[in-house]
Amino acid sequence: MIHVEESRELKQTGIKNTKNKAAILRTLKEIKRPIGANELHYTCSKTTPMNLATVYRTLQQFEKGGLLRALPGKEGVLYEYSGAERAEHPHFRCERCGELFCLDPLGFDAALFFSALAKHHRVDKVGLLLSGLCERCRRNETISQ
Amino acid sequence: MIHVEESRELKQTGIKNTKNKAAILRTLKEIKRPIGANELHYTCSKTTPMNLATVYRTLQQFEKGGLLRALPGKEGVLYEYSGAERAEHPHFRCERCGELFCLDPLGFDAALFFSALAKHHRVDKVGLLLSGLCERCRRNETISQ
DNA sequence: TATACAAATGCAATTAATTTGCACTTATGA
DNA sequence: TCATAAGTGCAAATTAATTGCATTTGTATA
Repeated sequence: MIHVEESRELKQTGIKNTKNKAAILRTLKEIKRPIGANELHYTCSKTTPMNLATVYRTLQQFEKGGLLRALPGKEGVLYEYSGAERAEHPHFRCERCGELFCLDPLGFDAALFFSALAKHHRVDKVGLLLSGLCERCRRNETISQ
Repeated sequence: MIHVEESRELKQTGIKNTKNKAAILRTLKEIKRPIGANELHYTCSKTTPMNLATVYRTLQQFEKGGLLRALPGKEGVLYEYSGAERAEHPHFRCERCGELFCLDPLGFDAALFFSALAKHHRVDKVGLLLSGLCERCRRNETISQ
């Protein structure tokens, strides 16, 4: 499998273009949700066998280069693609089924709100994780009662 | 050292009242910021020597009992007291000095805002971590330029 | 196209955080 | 006071993540 688009993106970021890195980047982009290092390794390796250490090293490099964001959570760190196309956005975790949803990016009003909240600190980044019952689990719960 | 107040709180929560647990609870309450398991163990053990495994087991129990909240972050999990007196609140992390600040609890307007953000999911909890440059580091940066 | 060199990789070993098994101790309620 | 369930210390086990090192690969340049 050839990853033309990913190769270009790597070069632009100043990261050496290798089969492994292109595969990791491609997987991160295809899977449209945050994913853990293990699952990422498992998924990539189906088409491009590689070592787990390589995955970790690449994730670090990608994060430094701004290609991905790391989201620490109770079940470990999840990674999501953050290239030009995908703006930073909040997430929603369902306490019932465990699924993690990406929400719409925050707007300017939110930025103002958070800046006020932080008083005299300067806010550069917003990490927002809502949790509760997702739409599907909510429906199931209503039915089963 | 006797922890009368903490003993009462433990009993109310249905947790067996022991010297170790009272000391852990007291430390969590005295330190007015989220703290890691290691630092907690170190601090508690000054007055009440105990095993690190005990600290971890107690933290789990406290969290289940609602006495504390666990905050996963890039540098590991931090724990903060969450008894009746202390409402859930957002935090601010300074990227420069690493300090973690507790911010004021969110109001009703924020609740509405987040509910709308989550579309049809039902929001029960809000995890909000702002980051940037804290007030002090901001001043230092201005001076040194 | 050949080549030199820095970066990437696999593999094994290491580190650090957290959990667990087990024997012994302690708190609590009858 | 006694019985018993829960708590504790200690050591070992687990797990996620990192690192050292020998080898391979990508890329810029001759």
